Amino acid sequence: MVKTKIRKDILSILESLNFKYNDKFTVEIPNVIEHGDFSTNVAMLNAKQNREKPQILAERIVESFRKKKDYKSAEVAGPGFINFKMSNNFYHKMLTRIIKSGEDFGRSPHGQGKKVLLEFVSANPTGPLNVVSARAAAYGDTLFRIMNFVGYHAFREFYINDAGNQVEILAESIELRYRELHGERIGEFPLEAYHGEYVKELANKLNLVEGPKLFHVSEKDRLERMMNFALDEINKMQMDSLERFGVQFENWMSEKKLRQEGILEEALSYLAEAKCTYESDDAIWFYSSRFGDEKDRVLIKSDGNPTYFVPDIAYHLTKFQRGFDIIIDVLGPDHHGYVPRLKAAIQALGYDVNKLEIVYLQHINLFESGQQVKMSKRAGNIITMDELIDYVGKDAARYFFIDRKPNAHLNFDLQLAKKQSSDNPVYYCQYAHARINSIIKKAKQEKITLKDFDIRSLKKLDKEDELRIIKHMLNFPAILITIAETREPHRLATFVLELAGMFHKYYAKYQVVNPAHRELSQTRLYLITAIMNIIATSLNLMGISAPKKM
RNA sequence: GCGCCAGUAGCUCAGUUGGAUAGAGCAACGGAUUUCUAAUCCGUGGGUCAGGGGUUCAAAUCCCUUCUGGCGUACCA
Repeated sequence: MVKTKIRKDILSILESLNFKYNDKFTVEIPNVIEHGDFSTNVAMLNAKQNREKPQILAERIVESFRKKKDYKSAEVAGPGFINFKMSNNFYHKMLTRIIKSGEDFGRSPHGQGKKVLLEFVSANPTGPLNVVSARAAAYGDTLFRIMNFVGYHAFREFYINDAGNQVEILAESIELRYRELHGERIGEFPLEAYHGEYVKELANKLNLVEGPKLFHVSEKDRLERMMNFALDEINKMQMDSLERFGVQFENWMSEKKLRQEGILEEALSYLAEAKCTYESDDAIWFYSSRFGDEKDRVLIKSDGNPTYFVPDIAYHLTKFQRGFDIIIDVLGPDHHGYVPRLKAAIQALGYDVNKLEIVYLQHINLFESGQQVKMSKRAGNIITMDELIDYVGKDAARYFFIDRKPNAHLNFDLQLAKKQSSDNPVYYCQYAHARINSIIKKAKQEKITLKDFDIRSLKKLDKEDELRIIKHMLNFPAILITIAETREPHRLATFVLELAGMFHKYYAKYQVVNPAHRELSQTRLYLITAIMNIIATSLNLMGISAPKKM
């Protein structure tokens, strides 16, 4: 926000001085306070083409800046940096903008309404959601919220793999449990079948509806009935878990439906038309190696069935047909081997592969008291998303999943997430919000409000601590844009934690409400109201509640 | 073997896409409550940014290479 202003000012000065320049220079916030509020390397990058030393060039630019009103100072430093300090008045002016925007501060049209498809979670419909899905849910949903906040038009989609091998195994697993219920001895439960308790519960539930009726229909009908029942129930179960986590989807895309609507055939025929398929060893292959994949891939197996790859191509075909500008797939790390062939298929279909972006979320390790919680599907001790929410709460879970950048492994400390103290960053942020509310309440009791506030009083906000907080808040809009562009919502967690920290320190050092100094009280109230709004907005964007009382 | 991701303080992680002297929190130690919420604050110590080379005014950041860890490399999904 401020950076763009400074940038504009620099450009207009370069024009008026008749300098040759390119606009590749940057405006930065130096990490040493002595270097001012902002700095630019413009003189260093453009010295050569003006045949001047960077310092000289910088000096000329600085002269023009000294006449400008929003700047307290402009100085040449080191090898040719220009360091700026903005005037207090300027910061006060910006603060009034934050207050005026309220919880809309940071909202922007930056994304220009570009249509974005965010596909995430897309867990197999064969059991309850686990913690990996929880990470994907928190990540995808937060990115969704932020992208929409900065002007994109984003959609959330969940792809249900409700066809193929695994759902057949699911049906068979149900059947075994169903038989068991009716007193049959099923012997050892097959290794590849689904072992979880939920399978028994589903069989039980089905039995309540159908009783022994299913023994009297054909095996095909029975399995189909069981499959549909299980898919329905599990889908509902997953939806409920996501709902509890504050995550909804605009669309649930079913693989079965894609198959019924003939999209698989459509995709295959396009590939054939493009002469990108061939037959060999009784199978039909895709020339993916022509598009950068390391080898060709089978589309139709020699037994006549499509590989899992085909519905995936078909699904992505629909993504492109629906006209999205940006298509984001959020995947687990075990999928990166298959992305080259998917991208190959998109190219073969004649679409712009650059519109497809893959975000890989790395694995999660759960820790309890310093010990890693071992999970294995075989042993059936997978921690589900519901258990996690029950254990640490929605807010903490979401925060911890968002807190780390997507392509890094995540160590989740269960004990810390549960802890209600300053060690726990979630509470630290929420507490700052609650504290401010409490101060506002106190102020009201003392008849101090912002109703009759005169912004000329803002000149009383002259403490370095106060100006630093305003500076930090002014970064907020740019950070949201960076998040949307880099697809890295963890930056918001870092930002809000810092802001909360600044507030807690401020609180300890200065008294906000003091009836003896009405004007000063109002002024500080004004400042912390801005802080509160931004914390609230940040927490909302992360799907975390912003309590008024704790 | 090949490919992808990661390696920053004892631990968990940031680092504004190449900027000036690399930052937080936790853990350790010492302090603060007649005060708007102590779920808070103040202070102290802690680094060969995995190693080496290169690119340039400038590298934790970009390129090459070695090492370590995770994952992938099916006519499975």
